[in-house]
Amino acid sequence: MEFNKPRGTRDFLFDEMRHRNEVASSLRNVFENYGYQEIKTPLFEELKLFTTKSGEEIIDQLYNFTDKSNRELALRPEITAPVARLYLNELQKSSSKPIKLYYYGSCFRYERPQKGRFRQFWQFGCELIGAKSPEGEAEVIAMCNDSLDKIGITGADININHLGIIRGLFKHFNIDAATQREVMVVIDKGDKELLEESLIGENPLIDSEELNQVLIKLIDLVGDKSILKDIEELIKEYEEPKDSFEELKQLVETLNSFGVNNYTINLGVARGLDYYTGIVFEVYIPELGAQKQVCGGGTYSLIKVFGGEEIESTGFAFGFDRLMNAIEELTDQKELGSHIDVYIAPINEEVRPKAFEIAQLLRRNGIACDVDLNRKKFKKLMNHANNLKVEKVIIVGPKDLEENNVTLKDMNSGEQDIISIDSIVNTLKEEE
RNA sequence: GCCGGGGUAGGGUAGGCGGUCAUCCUACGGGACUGUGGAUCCUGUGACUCGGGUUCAAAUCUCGGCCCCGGCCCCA
Repeated sequence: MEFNKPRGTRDFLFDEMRHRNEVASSLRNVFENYGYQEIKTPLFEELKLFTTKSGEEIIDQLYNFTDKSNRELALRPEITAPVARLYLNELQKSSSKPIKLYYYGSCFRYERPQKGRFRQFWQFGCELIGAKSPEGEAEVIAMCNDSLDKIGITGADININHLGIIRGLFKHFNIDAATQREVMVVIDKGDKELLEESLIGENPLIDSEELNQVLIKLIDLVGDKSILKDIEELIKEYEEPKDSFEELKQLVETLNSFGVNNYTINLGVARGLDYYTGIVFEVYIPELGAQKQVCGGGTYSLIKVFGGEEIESTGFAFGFDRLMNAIEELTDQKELGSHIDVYIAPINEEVRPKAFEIAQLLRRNGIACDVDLNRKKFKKLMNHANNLKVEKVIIVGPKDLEENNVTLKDMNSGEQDIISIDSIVNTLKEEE
């Protein structure tokens, strides 16, 4: 009988896990450097947590099930909603604001797998709860930027938008909610021709010629902070978008103070969801093709959606697997050395107990080592050590042992020294 | 959900107009070689994705499932 892993899942072997752990650890360093603390939430939650956030339709893309007590549950498809729940359950009344937390864990979506998209995938993200925009937003974006830097990704595009600007325009022109959503969906696709077709083609979604023209010009404005004045010019006639525009302007100024300059202002970033209230941002890595988005986030009022007190939250999440793809695509992977420092090879049966003693001596002193567990012939042990790419081998043989010595062999140069057992630890540590 | 390309030992492959024992490389085990690895030689284990159909005969042709790869839709 043969077993296969479920569709859309992966096994990770030694080297890949080492790479992934290395990247995760870099991200942890950056996040903790910004004062964030790690949390963990359950892999499954009540189904309604996710349907409340995103609507009943997402059940199609959830792994949901009924447990033996008839509870409606679902594997988490993302971690923002669980974090909001955790905040309401545990932190709302007890923690002084702002709260900075981060998470790293896997999520599950029932979707068609393809490049950079799996049914089990990992998200590494953060939430800043209860900080005043735009400084909170600026710091979050700065941390995102530093994270990419730290893991060696250059050339990523950070795209920033403030949804309030377009929403303000909608309000000014009295556009109903359904139409707004339709237009946002088209905007989110980032297809300029499609947008023009939808707005000024045969059957315009919006019946205001004036708004259509403004929208098309706005979406076309993509660039650095110099485009702010063009945006201002376009919307100067209207009262409703002004506050949001001011916030965007302040964000840009604050980003400057945080030392972040390599971003793009792009009013085409929509992120669809109704609960986003302020800025939104996405990070793209063009080399990744169809699944180029590696990060998404923004400011939202999800907690209010869940029945908590109104509070400003800003967060983002990296698609961890896509980051790994990007690293593979954009950087030279450095060769991984052996996973152990030393291999201990006993020459015959009699000295094997001594080899175990030496192994434990090294391990207790923080030196990672392996020792023969298979009673193999000495020659095979050397072969094995070579396959492990280990740099040093300690040869334990009766002749040396008479003087309480062992032979330390350097596998790269082939040189070997006879050293006393008492000096092994120090000798190995010096050579680190 | 839709479109295209695929699936042969652990990994990588040849074969593919149906017809000897299914090829080679690598990895793995043992040996040549009883205190010294990477080389060489010998040797062993190990595969046609699954199911139905056509046929005297299917890895090969055909239909369907499963899975993988790329794209569309979607993407909280």
